[in-house]
Amino acid sequence: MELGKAEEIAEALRTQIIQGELYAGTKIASERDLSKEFGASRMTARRAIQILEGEGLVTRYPVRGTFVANIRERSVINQGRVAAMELRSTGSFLEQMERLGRKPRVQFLEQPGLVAVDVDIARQLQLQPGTLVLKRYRLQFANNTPYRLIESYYPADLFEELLTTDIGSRSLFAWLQERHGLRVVHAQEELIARLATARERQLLRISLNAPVVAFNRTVWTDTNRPVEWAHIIEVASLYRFTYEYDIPDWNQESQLEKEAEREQVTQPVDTE
Amino acid sequence: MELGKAEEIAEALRTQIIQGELYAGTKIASERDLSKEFGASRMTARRAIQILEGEGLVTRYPVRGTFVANIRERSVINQGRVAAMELRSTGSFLEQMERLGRKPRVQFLEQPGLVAVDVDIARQLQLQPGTLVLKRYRLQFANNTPYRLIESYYPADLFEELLTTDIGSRSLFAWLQERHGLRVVHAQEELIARLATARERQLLRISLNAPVVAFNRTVWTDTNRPVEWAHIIEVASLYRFTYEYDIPDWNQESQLEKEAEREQVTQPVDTE
DNA sequence: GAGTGGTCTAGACCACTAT
DNA sequence: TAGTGGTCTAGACCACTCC
Repeated sequence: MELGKAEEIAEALRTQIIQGELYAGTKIASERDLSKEFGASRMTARRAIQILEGEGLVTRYPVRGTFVANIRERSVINQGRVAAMELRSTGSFLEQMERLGRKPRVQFLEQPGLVAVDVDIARQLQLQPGTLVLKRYRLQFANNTPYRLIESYYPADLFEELLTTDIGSRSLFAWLQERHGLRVVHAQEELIARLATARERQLLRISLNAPVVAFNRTVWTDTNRPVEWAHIIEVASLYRFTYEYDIPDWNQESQLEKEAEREQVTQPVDTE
Repeated sequence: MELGKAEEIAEALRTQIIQGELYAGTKIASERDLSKEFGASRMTARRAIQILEGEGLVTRYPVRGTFVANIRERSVINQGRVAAMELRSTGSFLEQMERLGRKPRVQFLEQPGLVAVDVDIARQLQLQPGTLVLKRYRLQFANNTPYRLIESYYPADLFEELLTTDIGSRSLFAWLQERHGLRVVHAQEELIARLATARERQLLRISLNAPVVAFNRTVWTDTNRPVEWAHIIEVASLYRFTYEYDIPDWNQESQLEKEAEREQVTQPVDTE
């Protein structure tokens, strides 16, 4: 363990939270108690909690204490269909970077190989838990600066032979169509902004206070079969997302800005 | 000034950066030098720099120092058209929250009124700098928790009479169509994830390490005139963006995943 | 050797609230 | 009054790089 004391405390709490021992709404130990328990100074215990806060796992309230956050309670923005977002840019990472005059590079963090899926990913790919899938775990750079961390999974029955076959520079999905006649037609994505975890900070070479944008993506074929599940971490400070869209007829949808905002007019919080 | 010493140091540097006295790439004073200059401890100077880092204004490198970031250099993700994103959810903030069983509330931080636009917003709205615009500055809550901070501007020649007219619960844009025959049809948005500024933290009641999602939005009418420019700040931990989309034909675009990734396979950074 | 950011310590005072 | 998080101090040692 070479992650430092704050990270150690954070990891202990993180494990409890993820495993459900500390469930949503639970009050966790105070900074002073944690510092005693782990033999650290209060500032270090404090940093540990701040790390978890940045990851969205806990919420702190002065006077009241620190509480485990309810991750499922995040509001879901935009349930609609959009034309293309992360996937489009994913596909053109090379081109995008070259267009910007930056040298892209990819580093595999693990040799691509078959692994047994855990429960979560199995559900996303509609497989039985334990089924073999092809896992790719890689880091993309531009001008030797880490940009994105990508962990992706593909059903082994379709993609297994990629371990022994070189498809050259062809697209994985183009290959899928040629080899198996399956065309990739649909994707769903989830986007969350948070601070990076220790591992992500290490790999992306960013510091404690650097936010990341985390994507979860599932890709389907025309036969309605999920063929990719990916978890993508991008360094937030390196990205700006821009997009445009046409607006449906507001006379029908008519809800925009109708928020009964004349309700109150109050002075701003006094700041100076 | 009641913002604390770290914030004071951060503000001094922030001003220099925004005004261009410290331009992109410049190395700023070290933590130790700043602490001397401002009569603070090193930890306080350090926190000041961390604040700026989280906002994306500077980048820190161990050994080398801290440098002013090039904001314009963020990669632009997805230049394409999408169907609806923030605007759709904006429009239904009330409904969305009610659907989730939360009580929405809106607080105006300023009385809506006419102001002279600065250069930036003038450009967005295609107006002469100094032209009058209607400004609305408000904070949206759900269950008394601050969710979003919205600062929006509208050309005064179209919207001025809203100051003396009550449009009830109707949409601003529905009113625009009825009153002026202008239909809102198009929008462009920019999305950035970063840590909150001191003011945003105060208003949104979040702490130092809490990331936000910042949107800039411009809305156009069918006559191709910009009628709204808005700056929206959302508490990142309260949001999850989900969307789906159909994928264009990869045989034609064929760049997806073609990233020549077999280039290298390296061991991950050793972590334990 | 000097200077950088990264981490940590062992205190301190504050505003606030629940008891 | 006791306990919470928020802020601050004045040190310390570390790994690392540049000179």
